[in-house]
Amino acid sequence: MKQLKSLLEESTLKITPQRLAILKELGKKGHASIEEIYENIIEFFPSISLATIYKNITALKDENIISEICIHEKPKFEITKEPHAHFICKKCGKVEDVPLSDLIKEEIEKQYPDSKKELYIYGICKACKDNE
Amino acid sequence: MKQLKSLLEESTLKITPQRLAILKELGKKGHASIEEIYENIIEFFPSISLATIYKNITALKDENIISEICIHEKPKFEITKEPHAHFICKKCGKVEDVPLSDLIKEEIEKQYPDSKKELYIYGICKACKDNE
DNA sequence: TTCTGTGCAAATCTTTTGCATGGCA
DNA sequence: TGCCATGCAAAAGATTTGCACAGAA
Repeated sequence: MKQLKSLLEESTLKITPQRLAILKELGKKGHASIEEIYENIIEFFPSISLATIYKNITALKDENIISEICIHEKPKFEITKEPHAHFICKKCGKVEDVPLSDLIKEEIEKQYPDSKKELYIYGICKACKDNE
Repeated sequence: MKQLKSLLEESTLKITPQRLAILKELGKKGHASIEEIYENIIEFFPSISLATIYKNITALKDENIISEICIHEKPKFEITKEPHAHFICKKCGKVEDVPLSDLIKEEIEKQYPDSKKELYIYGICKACKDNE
């Protein structure tokens, strides 16, 4: 919680309860869509507006405090951290962070030097595979 | 053009000028969003409706004739082909197909066996880098 | 006190749906 | 001819904007 506050302190954005609530939600869930953020926050913060969530998501992205990740359904957001890959289950939509092997990192760095990369691996997660 | 027709023939979908136009557009552009498809088609097919594009994109996806690819802006679509990665320029939005090295394929197969994967590499393309 | 952030309501944009008509097989 | 596909208009959903007020620094 204290770290979340410092994310804002290091930016040009002011610290507000709404922003802390959004960051807290993302910290807890790992990845969440606008809708998920809103629905979870409104329970303990009933006066918050959807427009505020949208505005702040944009502001936090611009400051690189959060990142947008890309799944086939809704865009989701996460607190910006070390580059890593995402595994996204095509059935249940669950998102997991994937530690990339050094091999892959090198290989891709070789093909696309000097540029940031993001990797997404779409598949069926264990839980969904077992249910088939 | 003849191949596009056969894509439909092999499916349960009927052959219509609208569907052929959509496939032709995707074949020509490689990747295009709903909006791009609509704007390009309407020039030589003024009576086509946006709703028809939406309905057909859904139908073509369901038949696996086209695939949705995932970029941070709008979803784009392409004619389904061999598994490959996409390089997406974060500045200009250009999408390029990336032939994955066997090394990477093996590596990822090892980590996530028996599941389909899609890889996206976000970076800055050469043209944009030169303009910096 | 100043200026940014919030919340409401309205506007805008995107996507979906229902239905009558048209057109492929 | 029988159905599926189309196109229109309306509905539904998602996102953005303007503005007055509230609250952080």
